[in-house]
Amino acid sequence: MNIFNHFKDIVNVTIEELSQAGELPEGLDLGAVSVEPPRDPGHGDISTNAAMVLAKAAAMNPRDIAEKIAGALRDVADVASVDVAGPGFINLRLDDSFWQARVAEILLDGLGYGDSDLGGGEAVNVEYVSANPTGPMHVGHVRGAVFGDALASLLAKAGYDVAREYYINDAGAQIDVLARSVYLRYQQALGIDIGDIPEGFYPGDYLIPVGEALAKEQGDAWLDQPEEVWLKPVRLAATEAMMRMIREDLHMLGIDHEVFFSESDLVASGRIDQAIEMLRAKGLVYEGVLEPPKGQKPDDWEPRPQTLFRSTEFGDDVDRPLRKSDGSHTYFAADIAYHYDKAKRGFLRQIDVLGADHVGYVKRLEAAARAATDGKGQVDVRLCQLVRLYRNGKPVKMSKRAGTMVTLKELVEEVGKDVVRFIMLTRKNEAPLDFDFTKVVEQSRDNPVFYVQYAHARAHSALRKARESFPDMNFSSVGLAEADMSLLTDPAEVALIKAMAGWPRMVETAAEAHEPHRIAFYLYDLAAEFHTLWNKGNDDLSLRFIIESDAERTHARLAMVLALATVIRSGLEVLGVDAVEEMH
RNA sequence: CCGCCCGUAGCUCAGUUGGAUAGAGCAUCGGAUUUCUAAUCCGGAGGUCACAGGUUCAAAUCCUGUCGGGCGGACCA
Repeated sequence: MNIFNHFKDIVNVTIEELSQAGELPEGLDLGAVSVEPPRDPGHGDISTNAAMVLAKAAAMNPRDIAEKIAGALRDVADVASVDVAGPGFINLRLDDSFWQARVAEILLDGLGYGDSDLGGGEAVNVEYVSANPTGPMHVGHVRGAVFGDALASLLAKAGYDVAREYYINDAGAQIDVLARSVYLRYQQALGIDIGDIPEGFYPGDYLIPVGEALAKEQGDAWLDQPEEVWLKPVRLAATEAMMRMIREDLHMLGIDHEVFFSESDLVASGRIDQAIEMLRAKGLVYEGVLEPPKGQKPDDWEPRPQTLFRSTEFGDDVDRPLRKSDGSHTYFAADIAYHYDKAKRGFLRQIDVLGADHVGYVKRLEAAARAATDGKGQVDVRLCQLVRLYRNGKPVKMSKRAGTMVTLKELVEEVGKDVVRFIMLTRKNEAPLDFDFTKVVEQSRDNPVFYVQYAHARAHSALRKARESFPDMNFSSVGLAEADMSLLTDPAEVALIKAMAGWPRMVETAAEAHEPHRIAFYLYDLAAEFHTLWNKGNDDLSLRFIIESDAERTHARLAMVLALATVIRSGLEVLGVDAVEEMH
């Protein structure tokens, strides 16, 4: 249960009742009323701005309105006290019993705690990674991959019907380059000395086995044959091999897309032409010549007649070419067809995760999505900034040309999937992120992955110890849910429960904002709350979770501890990080 | 020249879609260890939210402009 939504309903009903009773004007617009946690917990548990946003329409002093609403709220179940503060905030404090009841709720919901019906089962398509199938995944791809995957999980938890999709750019000129590079390796596999890999080819060793496989399969059939003979089949084989490799790489990170959508399929099936015709029918396509870009003019610029899409009608800066001067379609035309296809498959909500170097592409994508769906659909393009790698605080030098890129595989093998995933989500996506190989495996408070994992492990450590001390006690979630939670009265205990009870709201706000990093920060804060409580037991033995002389209290506290572990695990699950029960 | 993103404590960053006295971590200073629970915790100090206007009950948040940094800017993908 999102307790803030719950109390928002109560506040709204209260206001309507006051209207009916003539205490407030009728027909007030409650749209701007928010019910949220106050910034300062000292103000209470729940705060609403209702009086302030209604003051103008009601033609009343906000404090007067607040007093009326507050008076009515005092009679509501679970409300311990109501205060009016500042310019007209209404602050609610809830009974401890309300918070204590959350513990059982969490235990009975299990990992489903925090599930929301915010999305109402609406279909959302999240497209992410979509790296060109020309080589292994490297660090540059990882952030977007993790971000997209976590966002997809987050939206699923928030009640959307999520599809995870990968767009394979297998139709462009770079695939021809890939095929020729593989052909070299094919020749090499048949014993021909190819010398150094020439400029303009992909030099990576990862193509050697692809060439070898082709040699085994085809023998010398393609040797000394013109490109027309082998290019097409080699392209296909090479792309398939690259995609197998990429899927394996992604799998190491816990990422498994449901749909792999091929650009060349789009081309072959004529759907690009169909998409262009669709736009033409709406009067959004014309033949024309673009102005040169303002400011610095490219050296090779010349006026050219092109088939153009009126993306400026949808807020883009200039109209965009759909066909090159030779008549073939542009990458953008394929992308329109792709997003059109997604819409036809029922996805009016689409999310594209791209690298920050694609900023210039965002407006035209949004334009395309709206044009293709008559404004009903929307695409949210999320850009991920660079990741800067460090080791011992020193930058790791990488160069694509020199072949010194750190691959996804190396990254995961060195620090582990969980570390990579968590750290990638410790910054909002559009901010650059530093990733220090040394720091991220450190076992200290500076390292958020460890800090959160440790809280979870500590919780399980307490449970293990408790089982030894009380062998007859039922420590299952159902058994613990029956504990007498009214024994959880210490302020630090109640504070921890409040933090846990904030999880459902966190899911909803993070999902609405499309910002999975908020989950990582929430988990860090929640872990801190738990460590604080844990440590209080050092100073004050009566606050320890396990009290040998008091089975009832122990049972209740362990219920809280398991609830904490459950919320952390639930959060880590959204991030795709495993919760460990023991540190080593 | 144009577009987008960023600018918050010495450093790295949050900031609940416009709320109250702007928060963490690191670093620094001072404390807690006879460890069933210190890989942790408590406290102090640290701020012109880049700058200037505007919008309103209320602005780090929204609008305009300026400065600084990053990214991008036709038949590449």
